[in-house]
Amino acid sequence: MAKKQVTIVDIAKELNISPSTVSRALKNHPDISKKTVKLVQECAKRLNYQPNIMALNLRLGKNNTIAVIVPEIVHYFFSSIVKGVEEVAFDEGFNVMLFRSKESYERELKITNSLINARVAGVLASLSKETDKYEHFQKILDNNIQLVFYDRICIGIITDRVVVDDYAGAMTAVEHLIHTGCKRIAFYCSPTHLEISKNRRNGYLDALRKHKLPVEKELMFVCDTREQAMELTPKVLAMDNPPDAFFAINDHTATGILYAIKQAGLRVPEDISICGFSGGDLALACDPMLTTVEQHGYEVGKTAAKLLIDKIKGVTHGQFTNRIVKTKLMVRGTTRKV
Amino acid sequence: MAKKQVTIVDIAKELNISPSTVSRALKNHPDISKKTVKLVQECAKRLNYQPNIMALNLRLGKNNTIAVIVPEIVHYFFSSIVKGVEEVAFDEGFNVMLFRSKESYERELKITNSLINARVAGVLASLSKETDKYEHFQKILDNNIQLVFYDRICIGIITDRVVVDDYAGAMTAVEHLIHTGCKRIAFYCSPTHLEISKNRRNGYLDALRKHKLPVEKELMFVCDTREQAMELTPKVLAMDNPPDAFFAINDHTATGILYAIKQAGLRVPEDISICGFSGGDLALACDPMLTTVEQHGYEVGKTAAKLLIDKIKGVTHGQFTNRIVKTKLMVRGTTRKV
DNA sequence: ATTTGGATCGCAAACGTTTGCATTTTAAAC
DNA sequence: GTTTAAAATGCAAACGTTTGCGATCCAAAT
Repeated sequence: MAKKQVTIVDIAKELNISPSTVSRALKNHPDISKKTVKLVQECAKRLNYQPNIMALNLRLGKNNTIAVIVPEIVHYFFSSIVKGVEEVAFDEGFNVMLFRSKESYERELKITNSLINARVAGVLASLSKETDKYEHFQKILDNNIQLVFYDRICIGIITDRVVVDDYAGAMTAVEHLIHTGCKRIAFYCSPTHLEISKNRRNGYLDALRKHKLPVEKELMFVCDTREQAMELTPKVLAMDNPPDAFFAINDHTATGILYAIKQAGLRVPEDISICGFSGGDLALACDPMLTTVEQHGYEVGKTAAKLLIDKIKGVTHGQFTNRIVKTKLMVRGTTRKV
Repeated sequence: MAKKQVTIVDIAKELNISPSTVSRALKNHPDISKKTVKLVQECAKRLNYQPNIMALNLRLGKNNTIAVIVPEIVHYFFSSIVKGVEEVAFDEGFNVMLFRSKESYERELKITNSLINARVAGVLASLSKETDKYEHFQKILDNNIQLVFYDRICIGIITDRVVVDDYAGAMTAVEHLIHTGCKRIAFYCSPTHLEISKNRRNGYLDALRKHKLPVEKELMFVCDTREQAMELTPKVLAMDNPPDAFFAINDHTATGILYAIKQAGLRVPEDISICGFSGGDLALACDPMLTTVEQHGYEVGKTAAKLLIDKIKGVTHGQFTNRIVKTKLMVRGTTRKV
């Protein structure tokens, strides 16, 4: 039933030559005469020879697969990143394995362990929200596996990183709100132990300071899902001195805000402006369409993969590179014209 | 620099026993005395031994990775599927490799070739839109690699399949429109050579027939993106006898329709109803929220992966199984109350 | 006729496992 | 003290490659 894979020695027998000659002929080694090369390659084609990658990997001690660990798969930003990774990996002849940490430290631990004994060539990682210990990533490095962090980077480990320009993105967004006349800008944000949260928060704060607006603690909230936003926003609107704009840490949250504002009978953007962060189709489905900071996950994925593959190939960029991919403010209907 | 991986023979030397004993001790073979087992396992832990999967795979002629080919990565339905696949694969100890066909036959060909020489244990595939030849998939089967199709299945190849209940989903959706008073229901659809397109179309047609509504060719359009819908819909609304409802083959298209209808100054759902297909966050961001047929991609992915892994493990389900995962109509704001 | 010296090719080891079989050790039975 | 069976271990081949080195061959140069 199970037809055996045809191997190099099958070809050798067929042609009455040695396996070494076949091996060399297959890769056009100069030692082999054009005649045998031709013979071997024809025979290989005829028998439908496919090199056994496992044997090859074992022999060479190499591996052509890279792993990407992603907190969530069904997520515009992260799936864009994976797309970018797959794209360059494919072109470079690498296979990509996908793992989902589910925002869980435990799971992340299991994944990294399985990666090191799968002997992958490299791994691209973004921390889970839970993660606050980093030995498992150090262990990856210790096992001579290349590692680069993207987005949710790990400052404890020295290795390459690629991040999105959260600070500048947030700053630009808030400045846009200010330029279009907003004075009291609320900020909905994730827990601040995450780097990205911290950076966006700083962008928000610095934009306010730069334009001499007061920063008010009561306008900053921990709120990063649509559901939370739908619950929180009515209360915020009922404040004595409610905000005239909302800046949300992601688009899902922004859609929740938008919904709540409409429910309250207020107009967007005439009464209140909204700006999101993240990008994706969601923003276009809103009415009015959502002004948001586009993150270019695809670019993040591509540059991270390039960095990793370069390291695997031994191309050195200096010991420790840190790439930042720019964000872009997409001005649409939830903010006023200037 | 590069500290060598510790192997089974390292342990053997350390303990002055043979590699075979170490190998057996590590897996608690009954032939080995509890004393040596304990010794070996302690030593393994101490030296941080990690089995070399490549060597193991080569020896056993097996492989614990499965591949999933997906037409697009940044896509709610497909990423949900991938999530499901990763979930069960992880639990079963399999790694998943991800490939994106980009809806291109050429790319699909390259992918399948690289898969067969990577000797993966199995592959999950959904056809690209371009694909109309199937030898490359037959080739996978010929190389003793397990194969199961999901969603965009291939009827030319006999193997397991898991699909979404397109026919029933479409039928239910259209019946819902009819029950809420719609008489002239337009259908926006992908090119009909795709199975899913064909099935949804049949569901649409049969619902009309069942309720004695005329089927009118001029109400059926090839249109499956937001952009196309934004361009086409105004023309459709300008017809002599315009439709009072739209059924779209996916939610992106539905959002385009919604946009165009609002632009035309008509009300949804009072004047015109809309129903989409696909699910995801998009539907909730719309105003009003989009009534749509939820596809449960996560379930599709899970059952497909289970099927595949069972086949890999040699569990036989009968020769050729065909799973259908049910859809669910999510009634929201773009259709009227009954 | 002998020596060179490329040009071709084959031998065998190596990568890290697993496993059938042979071998040694142990301990019990005589 | 010998035999015997069972328990514990080791030998070596195998999985499919690659590659350093040595072997062979043939033509040209001496």
